[in-house]
Amino acid sequence: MNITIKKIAEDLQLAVSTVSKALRDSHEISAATKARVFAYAAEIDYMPNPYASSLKRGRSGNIAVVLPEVADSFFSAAINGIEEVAQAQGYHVMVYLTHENVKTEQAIVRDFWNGRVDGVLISITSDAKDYNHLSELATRNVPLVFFDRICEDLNTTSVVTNDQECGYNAARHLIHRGCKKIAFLALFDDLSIVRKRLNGFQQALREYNFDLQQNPILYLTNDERFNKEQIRNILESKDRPDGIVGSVEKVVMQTYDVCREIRLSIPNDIRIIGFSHLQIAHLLNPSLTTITQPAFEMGKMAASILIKSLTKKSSMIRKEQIMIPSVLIERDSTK
Amino acid sequence: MNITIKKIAEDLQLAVSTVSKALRDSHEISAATKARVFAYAAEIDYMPNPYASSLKRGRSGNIAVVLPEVADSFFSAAINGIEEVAQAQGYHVMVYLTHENVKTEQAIVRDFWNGRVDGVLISITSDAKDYNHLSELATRNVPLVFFDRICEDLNTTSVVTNDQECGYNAARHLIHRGCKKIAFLALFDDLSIVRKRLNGFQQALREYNFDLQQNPILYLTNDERFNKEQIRNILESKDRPDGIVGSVEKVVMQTYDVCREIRLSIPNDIRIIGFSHLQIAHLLNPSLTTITQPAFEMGKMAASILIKSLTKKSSMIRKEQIMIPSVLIERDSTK
DNA sequence: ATGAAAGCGCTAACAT
DNA sequence: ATGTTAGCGCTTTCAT
Repeated sequence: MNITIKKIAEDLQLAVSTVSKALRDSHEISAATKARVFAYAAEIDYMPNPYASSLKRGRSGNIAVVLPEVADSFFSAAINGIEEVAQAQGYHVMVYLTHENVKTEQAIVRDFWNGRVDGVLISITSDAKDYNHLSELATRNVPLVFFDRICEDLNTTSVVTNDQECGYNAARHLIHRGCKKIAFLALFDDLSIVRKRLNGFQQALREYNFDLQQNPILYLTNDERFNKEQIRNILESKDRPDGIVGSVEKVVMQTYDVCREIRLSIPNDIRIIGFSHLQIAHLLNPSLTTITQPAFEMGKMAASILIKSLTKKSSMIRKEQIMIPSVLIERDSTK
Repeated sequence: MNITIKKIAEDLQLAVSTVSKALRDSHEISAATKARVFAYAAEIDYMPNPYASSLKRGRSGNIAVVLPEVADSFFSAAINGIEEVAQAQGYHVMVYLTHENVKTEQAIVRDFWNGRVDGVLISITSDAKDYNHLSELATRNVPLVFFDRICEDLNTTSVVTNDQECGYNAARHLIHRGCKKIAFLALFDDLSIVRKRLNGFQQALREYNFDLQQNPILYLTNDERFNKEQIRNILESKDRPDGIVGSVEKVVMQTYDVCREIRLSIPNDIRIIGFSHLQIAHLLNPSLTTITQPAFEMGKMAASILIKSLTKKSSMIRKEQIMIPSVLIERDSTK
């Protein structure tokens, strides 16, 4: 026979409800009985069946983390922060990767509509027009917290960094270093996070009287070959830029690769600054000037907010943006 | 009223069992009825309650991945592979981090004793003496597959790379490059994976008539400060080594840091080769010679084996080691 | 302080 | 081909 509450009840000559309450340390149960139950449960290695409990109580103790990818130091660090908070609070973390595919994201999120997880943390794939898979979560009482790649149209909390300001700072940093023509490497054309970084970038250009038309924006994708071709084209053009702002880690690394291939010297021929969480940015050749995002903290914050909402009766989360600032760290790539 | 099978049954004037069977596409149900059920279920966005199903069927559709950390390119890539297979097969991935803490690992794994997950993939924290938390899984019919950091005493499948051979190749590579004194940077003293790499390393030393006593082994930990101090001590000693084999990624990065701090030139003063899965090893300064592990493939393989076993009646897995070879990629750090 | 009983939503053995 | 029924293991009223 399986080790269930029922077995404990029989062996101890108690009712199942008594055992159940004792195990949850209910005040209705006498200290003596609790002690007997705990001792016996430990002795026979009783472990509650999580599915029976979830079914009955209507909550699973699981939270979902939906990410575009995991081969990015930002997302790895975010998982780390999320897992730390979850583990401390007794929650379980289910990880899903969308690989920047909206259809995949929709299928994954749809699966949360029916209580498979108590809440969802997401960094969206792309600001598609159709957020139904996400907005439906609220309808079904599954709270949602965005982090980093957020969707501003939904009424929930987002944990972000100061993207616009950092885009501004990145451009200004390059301008101060003497750059006359700066390219912005975007990822897709519809991520709010990238748009904000771009806005800040362009704001700085305007302030310094740069002609926006002369400072190209490259819309890159998830396809490394395509991206490198685009980057190469622009870097081999006659009037190539002398500065680059990379809006996400992977496009920065791709730029480094292209510079090697076509023998452009960083920072002599071209200066590069990138949004990244890479711990070894200082070990690159040349060391990379970064906008270093508080990935771990953002993960922790997002998970804390989500889990806090789960312990309340009404788990709905108010619309709010929590901002944790990034820091610009100057290194040799913009010297 | 919630959207359940019961509601569908009532609305369609059918029995719940008929609906249940129809939804699972049972051959017992007529095509016409199936069509009605499917159509109506889609119309009202019916989603099965996973907990009711899990409770009844005794399986959850979840697999656990237990890792020492996620800020390591090997483990990130492994998660990627695992998630890909899981998603394709309709399984859900729960991620747990032990942070190299055995107690944490035990607590996490104990929680799997009662069916929270259908199977477990693990890269163990440390070869502690006590494997009870793991061996008990088999007793309780929760299959387990090790990958990378395995435990050889248990009767199950492990997915590994050719660690011993790579340790050998790493040492030989340095010897061929002219190194006379080579230090091995171990992680802990009880990881089979590290022991094997060390064995291969020492085998090469013996073959080339090196005195093992003269080629130090550093047992490093999870504590970055401690590690750097150890590395620094040895690199500042009178008869410092002229070659380093780093057994895991983080100790290699720590060695790079120390070399900068004390202004040792790589590869002129010291050559470095490391086990790693870092995608940007070629962008480091200097580019890092690596034993590049097939992390993604190992994750995929481990997940495939686990999930395959879950679809059989007897889910026990036979003792076996699957070996996927790593490749040594020469770069400037050993030039 | 303890017990009896209903039921969460689904599945599957067993009718019909 | 469809229906009836008995649980899976737990929580939670509602007695006692």
